[in-house]
Amino acid sequence: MATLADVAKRAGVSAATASRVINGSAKPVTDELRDRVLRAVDELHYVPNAHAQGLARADRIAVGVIVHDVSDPYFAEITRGLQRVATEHGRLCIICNSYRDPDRELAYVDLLRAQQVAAIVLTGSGYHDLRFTRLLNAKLKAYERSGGRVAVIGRHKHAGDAVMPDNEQGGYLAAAELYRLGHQRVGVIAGPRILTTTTDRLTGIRRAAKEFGGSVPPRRVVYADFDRDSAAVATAELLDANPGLTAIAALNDAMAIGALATLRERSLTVPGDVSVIGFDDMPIARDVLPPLTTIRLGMPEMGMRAMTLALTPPASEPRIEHLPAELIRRASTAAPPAS
Amino acid sequence: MATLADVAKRAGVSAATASRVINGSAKPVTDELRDRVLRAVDELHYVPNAHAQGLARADRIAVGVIVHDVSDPYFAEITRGLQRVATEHGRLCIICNSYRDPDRELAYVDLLRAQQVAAIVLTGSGYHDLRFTRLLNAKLKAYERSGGRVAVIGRHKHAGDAVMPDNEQGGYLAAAELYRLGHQRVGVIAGPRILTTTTDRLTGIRRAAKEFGGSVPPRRVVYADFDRDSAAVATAELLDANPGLTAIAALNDAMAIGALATLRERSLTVPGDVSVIGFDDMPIARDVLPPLTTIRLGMPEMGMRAMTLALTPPASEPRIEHLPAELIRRASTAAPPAS
DNA sequence: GAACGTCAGGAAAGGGCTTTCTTCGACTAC
DNA sequence: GTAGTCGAAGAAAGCCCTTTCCTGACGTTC
Repeated sequence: MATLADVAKRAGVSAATASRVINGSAKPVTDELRDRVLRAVDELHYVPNAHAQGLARADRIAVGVIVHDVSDPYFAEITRGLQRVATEHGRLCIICNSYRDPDRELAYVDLLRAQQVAAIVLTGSGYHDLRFTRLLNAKLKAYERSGGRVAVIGRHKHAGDAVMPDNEQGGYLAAAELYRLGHQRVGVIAGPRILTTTTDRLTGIRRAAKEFGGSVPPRRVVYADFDRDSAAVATAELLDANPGLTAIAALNDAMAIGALATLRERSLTVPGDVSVIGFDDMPIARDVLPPLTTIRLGMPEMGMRAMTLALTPPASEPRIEHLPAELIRRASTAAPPAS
Repeated sequence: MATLADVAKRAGVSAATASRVINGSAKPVTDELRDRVLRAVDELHYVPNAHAQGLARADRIAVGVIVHDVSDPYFAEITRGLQRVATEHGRLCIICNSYRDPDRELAYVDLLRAQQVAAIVLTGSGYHDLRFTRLLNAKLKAYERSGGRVAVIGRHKHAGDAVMPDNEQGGYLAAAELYRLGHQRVGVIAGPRILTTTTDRLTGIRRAAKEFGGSVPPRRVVYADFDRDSAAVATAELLDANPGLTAIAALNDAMAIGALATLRERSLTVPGDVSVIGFDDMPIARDVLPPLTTIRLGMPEMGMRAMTLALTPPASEPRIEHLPAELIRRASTAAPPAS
C-alpha cells in the first residue's frame, strides 16, 4: 500500500505539504505543488490509512450505535433516523448488532470506546438483569467521564440522555381498543420475559384490563421471541389453552403476523372470529391480510431525537424525552362474534 | 481516556509487559505482574485504542462489505451469510450501504481500503454505466495489487472472484410458469433500467415468452424502483395500458406486494382475475395474502460462498460460482379466468 | 568457579498521519 | 541598503500501541 511518504516523494514535496493538499487544510499551498501532489495521489491510487489518521487526529469523528439487529424493521427505522442526524453532523455511524445478547452488548460498548467514538447510542429494550445493568452503567459512566456522550432509547436504567417511547401507554391503547370493541377474553403474545419492553407493554395491557373490569390471567399470556415463527407456535398454545378467546394482542407486528398465520391454518377468520392487534406499525403491517391494527411509536423520530441528544453538549441534568404511542386502526380488529 | 502508559505506570511495569498481559501474548509474564496489570486495567476502565492497535499490528483483521441496504430483506439475508463465514474466520465485518448510488459505492471502496480491510465483498446489481464500471474496476485492481482480496456477488464486469445468481434463469422460470398456466398477456414490473439485475431478469422473461410463442411488448413493461410504493403506482399504469392483462411478473417480492395492493384497491382478485409472481422469496412472501409464488435464489448461500472466496487465497484464474434459481409455487398464481 | 543457557521484563523502534513550530526566501518600507 | 513582514514549505514531535531486540538475574553444567 502506498503511504503518504510515497506520495510526497513522488511529488517532490514534504509529507506535511502532501497532507495539507489531501485534506484541504486551511494552510495555503501553491497550485504548482497542489497539482503535483494530486497527480501523485492519482497515480499511486493513494488512500490515507484510516488508523493512522484516527491516531493523529484529535477530534473524534465517528459515533457508535448498538441495536438488536439492523435488518429487523423496527430497528431499521430507528437506525434510519439515527443515521440521518449523524450524517447531517458530518459523523460516521458504526452500527453494532447485539442480537439481544447482554454480553455482546457489553463487548460492543468496549469496542466502540476502542474506536474512539464521540458518542454511543444504545437502542432497544433494557434487560431485567441486575448484574448486567450495573456492569453496563459502570462502563457508560466511565466512558462519559472520559468525555464520551451517551444516549439511550427506551431504557429506564440509563446512564445518559434518553428518549423514551411510551410502551406502557401503547399497551394500554391496544388493550383498551379491544375492550372497547367488546372483547372480554383477550390473549397476549408477549416477547421475552427478560426484556423491559415486554413488561412495560404488558403493564399497559393490564392497566386497560383493570380499567374495563377485566383481567389478564397467566393462562392468557404466552411468551415468544418477538419473531414470527415463535409467535405462530405460541398462538397455537394460546388458542388451545383458551377456547373462548376472541382477541389476541401481540407485542409486536412480526408476532401478530405469526398469529395470523396460525389462525388461518385453523380456519379462524380475522377479525370475524378473532381480532388481532399488533405493535410498532412496521411497514409490512398494512400489506398483510387483513391489514394490522397496531400501535405506532414513531421510530425514525426516536432515532433522530436520540442522535441529536448524543451530539449535543450535555445538560447539567440528564435529559429525558418522552414519545407518545398512537393507535393505528386497520382491518384486523372488530367486535367479537355475536355468539 | 486512559492509555496503555497509564496502565503500565499504575501497575508499576513497562508498557511492553502491560501490552503482553492485555493481549494474552505468548510471552510469559509472572502472575504477580499479570495481576497488577489486570487490576490497573479494571480500575482505569482501560480499553486499547483501536486506531493505535490497527497501526501497530501488521495483520489486517477486518473485511468490508458493500450492499444496497442491510435493512432490505434481500440484502439482509445475503449479509447473514457473509457475516457467518467472516465470524468463523475470526474477522470483523464492516458493512456499508450504497443505496444503489454508484458514487457512494466508489467512495466506500476507498473508505474500506483506508480501513485496511483484508477483503472487500461487493454485492447487489451492477450498473449499466461504463464510466462507473471502469472507475470501480481500476480501484479494485489497485486494491488487489496491494494484496487485498475482492469478491463480488451478481456482477458481470467483476474484478475478482464472483458468485453469480442465475437471474436470467429465474426470469425464465417465472415467465414460463405463467405461460404454462395459460396466460398470454403478461405484464412486467421491472426494477430500475440502469441495473443489470433488471435486464438479466427481463431477458429471462423474454426468452420464456419467445419459447411459448408470446412476446413482451414495451407497453407491458413498466419500470419501478424495486420497492413497494413505486410498484403500486406502476401497477396502476400497467393495468390502465393493458386492459386484458391476466398476469403480472414483478422483478422482486416487494414490488409484487405493491402490485397486490393496487389490485386489491381495484377489486381484482388474485389469482382469480390476475396472477402475480414475485422474485427473491423473501420471508414475508409467505405471509401476504395470497402467499406469493416467487423465485428463490438462495441468498444466505450466496453470501457464504462469496465470503469464503474472499477469505481464501486467490487462484490463478478468477473463480466464478453459479447459483441456480428455483421456482417456489404458492397461491398467487393460477390459470387465467375462463372468459 | 567459569562459561553458558534460560527466562522475565524493559527499552526502543517503528507504524502512517497531522500539526505545531521553524526556516527560508521574497518582498515592502524606510 | 537594511530592517522588518509575510507567506509558503519543511522538520519534527506526537498520537498509542506492538514487537523485536536487548539486558540482567538466576540456575545449570563441568
